[in-house]
Amino acid sequence: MQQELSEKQDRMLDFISDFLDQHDYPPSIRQIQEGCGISSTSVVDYNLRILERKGYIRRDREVSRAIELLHRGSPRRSRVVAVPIIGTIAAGSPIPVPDNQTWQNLDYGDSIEVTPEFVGGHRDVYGLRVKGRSMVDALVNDGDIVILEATSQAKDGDMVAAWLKREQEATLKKIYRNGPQVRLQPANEMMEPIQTDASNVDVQGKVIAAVRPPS
Amino acid sequence: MQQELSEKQDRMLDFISDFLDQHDYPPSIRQIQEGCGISSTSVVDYNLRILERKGYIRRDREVSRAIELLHRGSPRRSRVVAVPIIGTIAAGSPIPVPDNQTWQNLDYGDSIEVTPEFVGGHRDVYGLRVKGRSMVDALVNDGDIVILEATSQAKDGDMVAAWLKREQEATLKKIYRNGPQVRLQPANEMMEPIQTDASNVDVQGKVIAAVRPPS
DNA sequence: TTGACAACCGAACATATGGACAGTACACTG
DNA sequence: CAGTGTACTGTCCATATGTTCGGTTGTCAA
Repeated sequence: MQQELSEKQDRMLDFISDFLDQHDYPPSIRQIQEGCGISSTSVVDYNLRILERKGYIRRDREVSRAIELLHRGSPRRSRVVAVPIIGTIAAGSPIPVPDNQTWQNLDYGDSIEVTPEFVGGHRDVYGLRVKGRSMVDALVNDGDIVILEATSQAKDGDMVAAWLKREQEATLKKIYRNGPQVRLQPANEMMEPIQTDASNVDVQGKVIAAVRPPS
Repeated sequence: MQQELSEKQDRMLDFISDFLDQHDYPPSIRQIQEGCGISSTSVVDYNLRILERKGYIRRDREVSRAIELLHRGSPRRSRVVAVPIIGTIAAGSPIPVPDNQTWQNLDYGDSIEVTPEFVGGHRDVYGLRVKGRSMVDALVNDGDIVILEATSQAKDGDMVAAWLKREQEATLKKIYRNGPQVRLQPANEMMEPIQTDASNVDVQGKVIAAVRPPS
């Protein structure tokens, strides 16, 4: 199959793509006609058939505006979830904890969009900016964003964001329970694990992903 | 504004949302009618007006299927980029390197969708599954996915995927250059840094993000 | 030159689709 | 009880929109 597209077909594809960005529904044939400076709807239909044959779009016949953009290179549209970035995690300051209030306002704040695969089925997912390098290592560094699932249920070995009440300290560590004791194991094994009692530890969330914003 | 929605309105919102997932265009009024078991199109119109008044949707009058879903909690639609997962990174096996061939076939393989913020302006972004735990630590563990930008240009301190030719070893480390020498610094400082000459190191990519698929 | 063919034009056609209208049912109020 | 408002029903209509069809233009090869 020749991948070649005429200039007109390319323009149509671009127009549909742009239209889909601006509205949330596909354009009608006549809108494509106008938008691409084409003289007749039948020409639009003609080229749309070609685009369909070549696998660039899918059309539901008999249905208005039923043009679906297929691969189009690699970017395409699908559902995304806006994960609110509700604050900063730093060694000296408490970890912001999301509450009902937070989920209300998430439209206005900072957020990072991820695909549903990231959050799985989980509800309460939020992001934190990492401040300073005292706390974590490897992929998590100053300026990175970690994505957490808000839960106090963590399995042994999970990486969690924990707040140490007595020490007034936030940290990202792997958690292991020893009866009434909790061991917080740094990924960086040069640092000593923290042994403390369960009542001193508030697990604020489980780490799902870490993102280094492109520089 | 009262946020209350009748059961029917809630069902309609759900239906529109689901429809938008399955197709790439909004449903017609009659499809909403059928899908929600409503007896008349005018009832759909009636409730659609209410939903519009309450700010849940936007409609372009006189235009077919011109229903736009507004906030709807947090999920909404936007552009995503499919990052192909082109293989596995493990201590003993070479790091798969993307070539032109790879970018061609990326539709068929495994992929993970991320938002454009992830990849920045960069072109050659790909994912690798992490196999084994010998290589990396902290957020990167067996089963995780790292997202890389394909480049051999790395700044000091960048975390890179490197292939050590002599050792036949793949590794994720921070890179520092010392004239002709290269130091590969594990995030896990208990492990010794690797000192080797630049000619022995193939930098395959720079780490942008790490994802722990939800369990 | 002729025929085949892709691309295009303009108009007419068929129907998919949104919206209006005249009623009905029911709950609530004075 | 009359009066009011919300939610709904079924039907009809105007138009938004996809599709078809006869004809034109330009290119290329036999």
